[in-house]
Amino acid sequence: MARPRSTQADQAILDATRAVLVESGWSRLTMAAVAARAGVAKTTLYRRWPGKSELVVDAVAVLFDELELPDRGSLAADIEGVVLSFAHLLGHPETKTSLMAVVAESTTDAALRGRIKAAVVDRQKRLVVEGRVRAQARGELPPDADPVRTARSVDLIFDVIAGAVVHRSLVSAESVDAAWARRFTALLLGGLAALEA
Amino acid sequence: MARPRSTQADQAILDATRAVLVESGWSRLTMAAVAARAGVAKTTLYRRWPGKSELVVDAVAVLFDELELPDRGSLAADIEGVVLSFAHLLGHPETKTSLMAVVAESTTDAALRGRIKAAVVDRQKRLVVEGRVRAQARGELPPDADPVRTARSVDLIFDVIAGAVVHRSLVSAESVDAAWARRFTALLLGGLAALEA
Amino acid sequence: MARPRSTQADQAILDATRAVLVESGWSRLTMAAVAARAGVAKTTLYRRWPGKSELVVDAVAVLFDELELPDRGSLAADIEGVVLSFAHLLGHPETKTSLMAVVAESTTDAALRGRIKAAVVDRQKRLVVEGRVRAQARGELPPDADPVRTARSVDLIFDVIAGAVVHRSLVSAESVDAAWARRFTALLLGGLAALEA
Amino acid sequence: MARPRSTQADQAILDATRAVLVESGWSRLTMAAVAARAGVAKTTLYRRWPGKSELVVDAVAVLFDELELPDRGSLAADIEGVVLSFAHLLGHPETKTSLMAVVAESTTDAALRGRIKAAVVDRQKRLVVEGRVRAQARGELPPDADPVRTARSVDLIFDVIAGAVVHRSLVSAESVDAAWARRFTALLLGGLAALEA
DNA sequence: GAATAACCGAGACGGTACGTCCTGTCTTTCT
DNA sequence: AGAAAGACAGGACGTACCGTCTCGGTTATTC
Repeated sequence: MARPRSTQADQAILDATRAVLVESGWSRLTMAAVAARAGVAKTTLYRRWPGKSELVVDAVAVLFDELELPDRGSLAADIEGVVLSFAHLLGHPETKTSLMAVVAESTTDAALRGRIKAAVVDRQKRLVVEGRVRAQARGELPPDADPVRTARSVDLIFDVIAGAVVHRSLVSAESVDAAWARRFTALLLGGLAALEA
Repeated sequence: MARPRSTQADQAILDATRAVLVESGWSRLTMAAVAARAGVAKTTLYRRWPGKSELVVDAVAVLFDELELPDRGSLAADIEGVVLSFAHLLGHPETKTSLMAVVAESTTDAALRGRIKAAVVDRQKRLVVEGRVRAQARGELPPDADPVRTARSVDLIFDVIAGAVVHRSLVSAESVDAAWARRFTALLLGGLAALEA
Repeated sequence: MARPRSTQADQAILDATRAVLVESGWSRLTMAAVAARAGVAKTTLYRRWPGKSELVVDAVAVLFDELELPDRGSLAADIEGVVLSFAHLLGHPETKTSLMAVVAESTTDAALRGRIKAAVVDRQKRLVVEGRVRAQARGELPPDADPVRTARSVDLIFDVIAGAVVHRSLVSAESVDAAWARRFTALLLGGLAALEA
Repeated sequence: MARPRSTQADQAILDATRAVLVESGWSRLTMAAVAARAGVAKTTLYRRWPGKSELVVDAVAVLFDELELPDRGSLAADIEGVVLSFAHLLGHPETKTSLMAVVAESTTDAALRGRIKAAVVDRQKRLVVEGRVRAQARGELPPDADPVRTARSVDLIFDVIAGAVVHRSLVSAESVDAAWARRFTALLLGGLAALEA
């Protein structure tokens, strides 16, 4: 019966959030600035998102969708490729700062934790699944046996890849270059073989 | 000639920082609260640390020193042990919140990045080195050949272990239990074997 | 052709306005609250009144109609009576708050000023006129000579009575009791005598 | 032991308040605007005054100090003079709007009521006292007998004068000119005579 | 054993962002 | 066409911290 929420506004806000993020970074990103940029009142922001963190999660989540897994001919090449893509994505200030900031906030906010899991983690596991299927088609990995076991593997591999890349580039503060990607891939492939045995 | 800074104050401040962290978490930790708790003026804090992040890095760094690597008889057992110890440490709210918060800050602050590397990362690599030495003594791993190669391995392994644990518990928001530790260790051991080959 | 405006709604809105005024006072009275209380949309309010002040003037004006001037036997008793009645009316929070609030608004809004004059001031001058006629009948005051002179007197007396009561109770913040009413009446009667001379 | 509050800031704030009041009027006066104008942080305002109303009372109170009672030779002339001076003061938008606005607020705020009484009402009663003393010196009024009686008279006369002027100019919305002042004075003088009898 | 400088506690200061609230307009749907 | 519902732009509110500063008072060195 009442006026429905403007979907235009939703999009404008998310776009504005990313724009402000690039220009000012997480810490200088203000709800007021986002609102102004989107040509929207602050009220409208708060009607849709509880706060800065939730807004940024949703705004940033789509950036991870640009990650793709083109067929590079072998599982090793595919892994190296995704590692470098991910590292490149984490090189952008708005991505790395936002990601870490919201993860930090999520340590004291279960709802935010859930939102991150849904918008980022679960969505990007597709990459692991895709690589796995392709490797099975090539015969590099045995076909799935137990679906539970498979899900566990996917989770484990996802955490190992994403965790190692994030940790090296953001915590250890070292660059993720081709050489590191090769060594990491060697380790992971060895591990996968052991896991399947 | 002049009066030296009180070392008592330093300790009181670090203790107060940890206390406030436990009670209020990172986001509700204020310099004023730390000062009040320590019975110290805000000026005194700022005379010693540039800001909240640096103070917290120093206050939290020592918590990681409680991580130890008792000899559990095999490399596999040692890895599982340290994974679970680390996960347990990350279970404490003040540890996980502070760690992620300072890492988040460090993405836009090189000095802070260096401080984290020195106070946390480099200090805890001792665990990897120790485990490696012990495994070599047991004959589970070949002795060091090239020191450069060894350093690279230590870094890689450290990032893989720490990264996977942090990612699973804080980003993926899943518990790091004995079963996961076992699967992860299997993967890592397989990888190590491949790496040495 | 078109649907006529509901007169029921008008009454419900004015009633709701008074109810909210009593409960919340002028400053916490919101158009939304009045609308909700009246079971009416905000649009409907704005279709009938330009804003909060005008609505409140209309809602409150009728309260002053309860002032009456029963014949107490002498001019002095009549004046004391109306002073105390008026003071009693100003004792109600919704009356005093609303009256002063709309007067305050009217200092920067000529239309509102006119509305107050019409709805409250001119309407209540009847009390002065009535008391005057009665006193003339009793022989306490000489009959009207010049109608212009009479009108001026009525205006003057109205401002003196209303002004003194409002000022004492709302600005000086002292109670208007029987003793004060007696002293004020003595002063006014003396003044009236001088005026007629 | 700590840094004392800046008296410069106090003065700058009160000056800024009056300036903003003249330019924008009560309703468009914001704390932020006052702060900016005074070159002061909003915090500093709130450290000294609980809110807009209290600040404005203090800022406006001094304006009433410009009212004076030069000896015009007779009690009648003195009263006419002060009536016209007061009316002139109430002609300034910032004075009338502010006065009425804070009085309106004070109807639901006892602390504010007290502040107005102290800063405006009690301070300006000096005018009545002064006029009375002078009239007694001239022999127009009998000397004080009972101090309680005198205080009551002063209060009553103050409310009658101030009330009538305020009511005529702000509620009845008619101009207070020389002719009205003359008629009002005649009434008041007659009343005073009756009061003393 | 004074002199003297840097220390200390307290807390006021200029700023900035927050999230809430209310206003008056507008859109949508129902009657 | 009028009304209920409520989303919208705009803008002020009062609060909370930040990091700097100004105080008066207190040590330890140095002369």
